[in-house]
Amino acid sequence: MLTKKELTPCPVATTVDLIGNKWKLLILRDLLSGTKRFGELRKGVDGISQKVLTDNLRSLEEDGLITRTVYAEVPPRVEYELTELGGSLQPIMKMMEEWGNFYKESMKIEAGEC
Amino acid sequence: MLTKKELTPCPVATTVDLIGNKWKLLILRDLLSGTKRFGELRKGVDGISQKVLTDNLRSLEEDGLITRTVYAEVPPRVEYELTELGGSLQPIMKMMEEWGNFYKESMKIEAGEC
DNA sequence: CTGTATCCAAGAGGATACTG
DNA sequence: CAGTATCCTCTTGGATACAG
Repeated sequence: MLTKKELTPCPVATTVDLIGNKWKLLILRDLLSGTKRFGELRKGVDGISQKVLTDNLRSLEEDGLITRTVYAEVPPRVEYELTELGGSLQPIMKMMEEWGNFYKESMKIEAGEC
Repeated sequence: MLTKKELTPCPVATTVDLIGNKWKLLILRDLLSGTKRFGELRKGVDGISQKVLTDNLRSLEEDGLITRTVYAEVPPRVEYELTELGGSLQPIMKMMEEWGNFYKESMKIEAGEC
């Protein structure tokens, strides 16, 4: 289980519990540009394995940050989308993107894109 | 080793590599209010063990986000302080604090303080 | 007080095979 | 295509003892 809704009083800790892990922010980042299929996310999130992607998607769904829609087709199609709550993380991710570039500049590393 | 400067091109991934872990953000949060001694951080960061705190402080220092100052006294005193780079994370942490409260409201949990 | 050094446990994450 | 099911590895983190 990846999700642990620790009832910590500290709001920063709450946020860290929800998205402070190696993969979730990268998944959410990809979903910012719109609905994505499982396979698209797998390609978009650098070196993530199938199992770990599945685990994290379930956890994000459980926490109310994304929705999962299964289409009864053959072959099956599953789409993931940010909820309103998940979308509200955009400003934070935008700042993290800016800060990441700022950090690289400070360290004399060339900036990049996703 | 906690630090792995993956030379990923994605700035969000860079940020996640540096602070997207269970403890670092909580340590940095405590340092926002000013210089702190080792023991103060240990009390301030909820359930962190001595070893893990030490490991994370070393990693943050290595990444240029905090400084470590040792005073040659008896008993020894060691103070940790944000660098300018570390301090530049404040807006992100502020937003994470706000978002954490927003999340709790959405989930009908009472807001809290650190 | 602020560590370092071990030893261990738990869990995240990777590889592979198989399924509706 | 989008998973599930195992098995295994490695890292993170906790406990304890000890040192400068």
